[in-house]
Amino acid sequence: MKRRSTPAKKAVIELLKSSGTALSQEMIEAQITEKMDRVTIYRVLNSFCEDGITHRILSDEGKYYFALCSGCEEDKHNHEHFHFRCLECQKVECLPQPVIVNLPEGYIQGNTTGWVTGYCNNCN
Amino acid sequence: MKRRSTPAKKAVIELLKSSGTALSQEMIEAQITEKMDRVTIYRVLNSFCEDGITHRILSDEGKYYFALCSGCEEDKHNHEHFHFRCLECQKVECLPQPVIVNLPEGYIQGNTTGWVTGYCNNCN
DNA sequence: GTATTATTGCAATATAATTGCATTAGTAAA
DNA sequence: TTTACTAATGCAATTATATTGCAATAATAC
Ligand SMILES: [Mn+2]
Ligand SMILES: [Mn+2]
Ligand SMILES: [Zn+2]
Ligand SMILES: [Zn+2]
Repeated sequence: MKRRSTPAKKAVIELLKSSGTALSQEMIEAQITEKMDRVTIYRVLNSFCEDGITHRILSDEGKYYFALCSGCEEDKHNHEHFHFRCLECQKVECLPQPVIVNLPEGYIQGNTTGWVTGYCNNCN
Repeated sequence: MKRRSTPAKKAVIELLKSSGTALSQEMIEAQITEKMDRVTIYRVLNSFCEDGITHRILSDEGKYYFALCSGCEEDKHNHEHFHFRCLECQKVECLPQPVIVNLPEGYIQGNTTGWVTGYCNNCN
């Protein structure tokens, strides 16, 4: 027995699915109806990341956002796309565009991350 | 009288110049000879950012790095380039390549940031 | 139903950075 | 040179996010 199905996990997954955006612990705590501790939210989210169900990105304001993986295969993940954060409604979302960069001669590339802030179509 | 010239400021600027890389408070504290408080380093660095002498970027490990501005004009700054962090020697540097991204229809673009980790030419 | 152990809640801790406040020390004016 | 003004500093305390320890709870296999 590895992972167990719990009300907390179901509620968090549902919220992520219905929002269609990336959410921080803070946002989840504010929006979720299921009663659960702050720490439980973090632990649930981190377990999802370990299981490859979500990915986690640190925003330029210093908070982690969690988004459902899409287009990731079991053992071949790809989260190297840009993330957008709306300065008005605070919405964070994964953008389809991959982050591509060219390193100087002799460098070996590991991971890449990219952020864009601005105003979404609703807040524009 | 606005800003004053102090030993702390001179020492930090010198270190940034001689290193040629972006440095965190922690790195500066470890390398600087001038005796100064941790908080002073943060305050000096933040004042440099306010004055447009340096720019500050939050890395994917959650620490701020400070780099001298180059190619910035008095009132026209541009720090939207990729930043590289070496997983071996911890060096962080500004890359010349600008971060370019296309937002969906109706979105307004604000700032962009980009990070790449990997191994530098020395650690490769 | 029972045993096993993953999950949870709550308090405590970790990590990075900022703030409050009294003291020190640049700088411009006298 | 001396004085007045206030920017800069040191140290302690605080803020902001996230993680860890541990006892209690509850999901799941048998
Ligand atoms: Mn994924
Ligand atoms: Mn600049
Ligand atoms: Zn918006
Ligand atoms: Zn290196």
